[in-house]
Amino acid sequence: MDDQAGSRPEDTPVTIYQVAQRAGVGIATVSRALRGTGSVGARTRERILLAARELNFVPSRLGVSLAEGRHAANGIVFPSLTGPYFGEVLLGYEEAAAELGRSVIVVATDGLGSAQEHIRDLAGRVDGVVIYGRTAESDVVAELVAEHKPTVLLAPWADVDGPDVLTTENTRSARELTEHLLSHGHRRFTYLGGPTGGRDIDERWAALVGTLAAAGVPAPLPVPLSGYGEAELYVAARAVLADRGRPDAPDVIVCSHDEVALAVLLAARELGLTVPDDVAVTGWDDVVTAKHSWPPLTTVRQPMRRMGGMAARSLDELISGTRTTPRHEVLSTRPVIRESCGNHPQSSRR
Amino acid sequence: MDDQAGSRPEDTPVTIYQVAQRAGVGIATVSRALRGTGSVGARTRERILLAARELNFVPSRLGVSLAEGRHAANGIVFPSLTGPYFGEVLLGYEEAAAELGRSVIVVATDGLGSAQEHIRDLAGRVDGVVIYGRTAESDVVAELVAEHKPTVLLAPWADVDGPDVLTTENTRSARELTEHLLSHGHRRFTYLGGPTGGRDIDERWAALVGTLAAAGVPAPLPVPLSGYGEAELYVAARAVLADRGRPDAPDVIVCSHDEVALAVLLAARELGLTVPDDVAVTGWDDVVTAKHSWPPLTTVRQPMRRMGGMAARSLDELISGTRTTPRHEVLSTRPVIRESCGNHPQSSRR
DNA sequence: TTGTAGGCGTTATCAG
DNA sequence: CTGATAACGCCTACAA
Repeated sequence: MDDQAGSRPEDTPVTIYQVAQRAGVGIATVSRALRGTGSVGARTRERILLAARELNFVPSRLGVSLAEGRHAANGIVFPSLTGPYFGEVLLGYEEAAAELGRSVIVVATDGLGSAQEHIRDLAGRVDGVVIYGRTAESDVVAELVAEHKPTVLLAPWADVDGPDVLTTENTRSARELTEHLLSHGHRRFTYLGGPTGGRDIDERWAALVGTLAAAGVPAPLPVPLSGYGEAELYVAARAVLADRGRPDAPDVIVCSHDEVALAVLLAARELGLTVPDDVAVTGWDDVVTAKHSWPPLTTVRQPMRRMGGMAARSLDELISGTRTTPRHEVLSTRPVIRESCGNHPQSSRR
Repeated sequence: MDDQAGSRPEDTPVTIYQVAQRAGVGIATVSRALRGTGSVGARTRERILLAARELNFVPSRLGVSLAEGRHAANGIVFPSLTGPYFGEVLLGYEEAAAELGRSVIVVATDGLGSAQEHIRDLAGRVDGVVIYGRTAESDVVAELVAEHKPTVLLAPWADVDGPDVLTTENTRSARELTEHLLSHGHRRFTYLGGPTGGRDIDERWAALVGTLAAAGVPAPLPVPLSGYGEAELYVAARAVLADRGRPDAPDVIVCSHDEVALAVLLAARELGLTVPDDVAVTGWDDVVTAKHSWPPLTTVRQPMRRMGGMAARSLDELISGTRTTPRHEVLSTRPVIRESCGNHPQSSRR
């Protein structure tokens, strides 16, 4: 039922030569007929199409790519794939890439011993690469630039000139968030998850510090994390929540990411603390869980999906040569006020 | 600083020929020296290594693949990438694939017009494919089998013979979950999200029906979903929660997935209903959010990450020829009792 | 130990 | 309109 007349016991993939032979023409004509380039006689075309169908011919991607000199594939590099964050970005990327007719190769440098090597390998398989954060070392990025491999950085800055850079806004939203927290009457701030977790996080930290200083409020207490694993988060969360009796115990714990904040929420529950009455908590990202947590988490929304899509389109411009000058774009973010930051009278927002 | 002596203004990628010429040898020797196959004189080798380094030579993947007859890449097909579920599976897959020295190409058939076409294209780029659920039509799977492309199905069954099949256990866990719900005294069951949402979901439905029948409890009320979008879930959740006054209003809403259950939890909160006192709720999957929701969600844990890893390893066996007979594996699952299913006296589990 | 030459599967150029 | 044929970049018998 698959091959109509005369099963083809051969096992090797059908090549253009077999089609050509069967149709009684040269391979060039087959190529032209099949891809619609150049003109082919009507009768000839039909013979070829028929032969191709009968043989179930599928052009080898390797051959095509080699001849065309392009892969028709995009790469993307993440530090990890855990949590909902990266999935969203990847989704947006995938979607846009598919639209543009390109496949997506994913690398998560996570547990990889030789992350940089993997990135180099990736570069050899694709027409362009998107790199999240600081997953690729500067040398590697420099190499990519040197060999004119289109590159987009999803990070707040680049130490190499050449790649596109896509960032999300930190300072302004952090200030707005801080002001909101001040309006709740909070005065003793703890920042859990930084500084020194990277440029993004430090920008938020700086904005927090600045806004508090401007308001004449004591400086926040920085509490860097030892890691982002579940265990580390748990320990850190318990730690910041300890000693509630002390007079300098924080009113509010501002967290570098939602996942940190969620860990704090969980720990608070275990310790019998009420959020936001005993202590307020905020996150950053607005991952799906933020809406479902108890209490619902006040955070800052990042347009992750959109970011992935933009990255794909940016990269496409670079690859197709539509644009040759690097671009630096900042995506806006905005605070999402829910319940973990303090009590809002009769708030009825979703 | 990049190229030490004599910058190379050429723009085209360095080929093995250039290295050979520079080292004053033939390309075959370069190939042997660089990949460590066959023996090469010590001095010669050094000259070659030097030349390669100076030229910054990186073998073209296309060339290598074409010559070797393999891609060193694996594919994976998901219906979507939204939510935490697929991300976890992908993570496990990625990890294992990287370990095995293979790249991963991802396809999400989601918004794709020509999903099957994309899957075919994918197949041409990789040595083997993993397919989640029913994303690939039977014909396409049959094609893959026909052309001997190693294939692993992440689904409860296959209508085509040949591929490996990796499943997770449904019936037993569904029965255990149901029995637990019965032990809470629940008698009026609603099943939200099925049946007819696919084999997995229907298996759970069947187990629910069977267990209730065996206990002499009225049959559950099936409430299929019109879709998995946020909007559809919201509407459905409100609907099942309406009419709390009616005598046949459900004691417990058993949901096909966590995401459905979480929507119900949200809706209940909006309606001022208390879970589990007014109505109990359960999910399936144990996504990360389940632990953070309010109340924490009783569900069934699926080993998503492990599933991805197993798929990668299974596929590798098929590709490498270590194993030639198809394999059918069922991963076990287990209920995770938290608080949304009913009140547990002094339960202090995490 | 080393080099030559054929092959992998297409595309595209250039004469017929 | 069509058919040889030269790339494309590498690997690997085979010969020297």
